[in-house]
Amino acid sequence: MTTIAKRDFRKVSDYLWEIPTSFRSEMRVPVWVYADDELLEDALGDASIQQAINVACLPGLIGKVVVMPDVHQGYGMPIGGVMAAPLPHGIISPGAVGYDINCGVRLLSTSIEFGEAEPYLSDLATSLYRNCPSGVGEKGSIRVSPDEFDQLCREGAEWALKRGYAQAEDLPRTEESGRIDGADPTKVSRRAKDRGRPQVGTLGAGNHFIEVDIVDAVFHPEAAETMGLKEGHLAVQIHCGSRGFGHQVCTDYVADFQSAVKKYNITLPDRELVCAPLDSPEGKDYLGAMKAAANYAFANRQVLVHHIRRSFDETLAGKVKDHDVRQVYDIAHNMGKIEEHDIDGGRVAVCVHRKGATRAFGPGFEGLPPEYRAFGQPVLVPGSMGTASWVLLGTEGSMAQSFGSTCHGAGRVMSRTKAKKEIRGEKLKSDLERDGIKVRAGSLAGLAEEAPQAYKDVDRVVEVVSRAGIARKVARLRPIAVIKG
DNA sequence: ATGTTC
Repeated sequence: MTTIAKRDFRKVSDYLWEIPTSFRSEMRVPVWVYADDELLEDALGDASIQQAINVACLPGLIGKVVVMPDVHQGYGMPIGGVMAAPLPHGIISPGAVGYDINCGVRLLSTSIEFGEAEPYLSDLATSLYRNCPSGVGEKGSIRVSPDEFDQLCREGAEWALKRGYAQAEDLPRTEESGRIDGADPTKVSRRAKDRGRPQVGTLGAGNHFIEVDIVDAVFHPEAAETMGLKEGHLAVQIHCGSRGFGHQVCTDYVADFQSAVKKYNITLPDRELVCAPLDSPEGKDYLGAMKAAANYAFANRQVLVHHIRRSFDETLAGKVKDHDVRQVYDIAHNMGKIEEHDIDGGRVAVCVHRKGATRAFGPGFEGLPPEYRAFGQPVLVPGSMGTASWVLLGTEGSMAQSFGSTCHGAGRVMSRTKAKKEIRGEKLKSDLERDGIKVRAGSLAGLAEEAPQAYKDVDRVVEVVSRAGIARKVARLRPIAVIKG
């Protein structure tokens, strides 16, 4: 295996670096890395660039492989990577979508000023922790029968609306309106369904969280106002995905695809990048199962919104002027999506794999609710625990450069194992509380894994995508309460 | 990320 160094890149700009196909004979498309000098050094500190080069060696891709500034190594493809496979014969790869299918972020706005809510924030944090079950393997309070579960897989957030866990206005402010067509629960294993059914409306563990924030700074007043984001007001973020359900779907298809690789004579640079042609029976089956898991994640985040609204009712009704919680937007950052893009001079239908990358469609995109259409798609970028988060917009630049994609978070610089060894959860918790952030966490070891020191600086990541033109700043959020497994 | 080495 070749070691990669800075000299192997062609510097395109201060924020974009290219590894041309001439770097390695097996490369079929170039790799584009969005980073400044420091973030490029970080990226070279683990296997993520090597993994992106492996991806660029896959058959059935088009254009380039894109790497975001928050990149870190993952299963086969780095987290913070984007690849596009042309229809009908290009490939689909479960590892290039990720184990947490449709992991994503939802942002809620309120008209509650920090000052008026301050006396009740401790109660609110405790109530959120109680109402939103968290932790590995944790089950939820919602009962779903097997038949109803198939319906949930087909309908996503629409299922949640029918069951009374949504307000109608929430749905259009969700990517794909919270329901992806073509989900096929018959392509999902019994085991995945058994794991997923009791977990609807749960938060999970790892880097998943619910966070109460203050809108700290506004950079695009008109867009922020339309989103209901006002400086000094509270907002709420949810970061979670498809729990054991999506994980099992990915596990099942990674195993299944081992034989597909042989059957279709695909040469792999890394076993973890198993894939199948999009138009093969295997590829179509995974697509149907992946969409079911995506709808599960939309439903899951929607039920969490319902639980969050209950907590606001319980702790703030009658105590603040208006305790309504409204949806700003919901994005997916682990997904394969069928889209059309301008690539190599033509309009091409592709399956865009975004793994730890966010769709960032620009102004005029018709899939956006009318009030957002002129601005572009809201992009939600959570920082690491205790640090800022960002609301951005997709741009014409992201459409032209990065298959309509941008970054998804801060990005790890320290492995979970190392963080657990080096950081004491108890001290971290008291540091956060001292800084005015309420912490409700099930596990101190889990807290340590998510310490800010284990992550890159999200402000720097956002600066790169903003200066490179693949996103535009709307607002910065600052945490005041964190709920974790 | 994950019934955290099914």
